[in-house]
Amino acid sequence: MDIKNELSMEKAILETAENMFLNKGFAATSTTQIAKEVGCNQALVHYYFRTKENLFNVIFEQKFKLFFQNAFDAGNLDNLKFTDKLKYIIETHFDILSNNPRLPVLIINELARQPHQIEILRDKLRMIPELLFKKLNEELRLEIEQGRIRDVNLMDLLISLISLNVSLFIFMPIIETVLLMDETQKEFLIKHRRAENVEFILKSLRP
Amino acid sequence: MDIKNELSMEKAILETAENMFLNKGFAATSTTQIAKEVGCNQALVHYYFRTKENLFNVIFEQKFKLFFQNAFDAGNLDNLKFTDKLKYIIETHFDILSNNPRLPVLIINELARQPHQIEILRDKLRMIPELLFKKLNEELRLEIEQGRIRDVNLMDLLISLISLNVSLFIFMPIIETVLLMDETQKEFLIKHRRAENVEFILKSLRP
DNA sequence: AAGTAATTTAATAGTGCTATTAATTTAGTA
DNA sequence: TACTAAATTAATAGCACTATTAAATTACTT
Repeated sequence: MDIKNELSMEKAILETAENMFLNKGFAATSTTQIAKEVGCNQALVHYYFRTKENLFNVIFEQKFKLFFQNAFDAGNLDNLKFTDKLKYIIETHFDILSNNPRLPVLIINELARQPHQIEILRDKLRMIPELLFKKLNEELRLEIEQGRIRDVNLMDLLISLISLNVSLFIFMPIIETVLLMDETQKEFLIKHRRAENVEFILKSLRP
Repeated sequence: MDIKNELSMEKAILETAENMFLNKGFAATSTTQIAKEVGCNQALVHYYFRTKENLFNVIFEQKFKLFFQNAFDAGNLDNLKFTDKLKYIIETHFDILSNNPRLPVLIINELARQPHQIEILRDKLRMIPELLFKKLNEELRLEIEQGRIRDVNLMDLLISLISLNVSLFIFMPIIETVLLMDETQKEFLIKHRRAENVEFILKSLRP
């Protein structure tokens, strides 16, 4: 609490709430618990954020934006050849997930709880990937024409890419328990899968 | 309710509860809501299942067993060559998921809520896949030795397989909203990804 | 048809949660 | 130092939920 008091209460509440929402989801987290964890009065949570719903949305939107902005930022890769660019995208996407391992589950659950949020999200999402998508697709078609890559849809490629990357973090709690892994082994697996996903995808794309 | 009354109340409660737990998770589902949906008194839910926790566990264990028994039953495939066997496993696994599309999210959430359940699960799981794993691994090593498949771990192959299959159903609610898909398009995508996952994996395994 | 067990309901105790209000404390300013 | 705004707390209204109990109803058996 001393540590927390050095920061502003508002931020402390935000951070604690973020952790609790990520770990236990919206329904299983109460403002009472958040306050207890922070070490402040429960009314204070409502003083700053008015409602639990609102507190959640502040966190959700912020995390969500951060996540998608970074995860699908292809950067300045114009000088790279297609497979290297793809490798970069896979690895960057993987690393973002690695820094936000619980976020996918939160997103999945929140969108199940409030389906209309998906539509809001859709509009926000449209801009970012459409540009990347168009450009990547042209390059992919060219690679295919020139026989350097087998015939494949970009959409399918992206679904596979995201699937491979995201699943590891979704299933990590299960994997580490079932296989009785310690921290070192966990880190090793993550590092290993990062490379494996790249290899798996690139090998699959060979003509 | 008339329809429900023809069955036993107990089963009606079980089925309704199953749907609600699958759709909204444990915390966001109440025995009051279940009873309202079934059309019976709320106390009846507790009469048959004593506690909400217990009701959930009954459903969870039943679903879980059913799921894993089927999903990793390689059947009598001894006469098939490795890639055909693999194809069969991918497709069977996919089909089980297709019939239980919401189950993965339920499992992920439940295991986050009660981490010790993973350990219980681990012991139950051990038997089923270990046999399959050993056998498959031998065959895979043989294929690699004989140059028909590139060098790859069975564990990595299985993680990729499960990732590709499961993710589609986890993300389906998002995909269909973002891409504005109707029922027909949804079915098409599922059918398409079923084949695509097989192709993606098999192409990747080429030496 | 009477008696017994199983099923179902009504009522409610007890708990924890969200949100609000008014009072109190703290910090900042003139 | 006195005044004002911001931050924090205490108290509580009001609600929904879980679980239990006792009463009522239905089904079953002899």
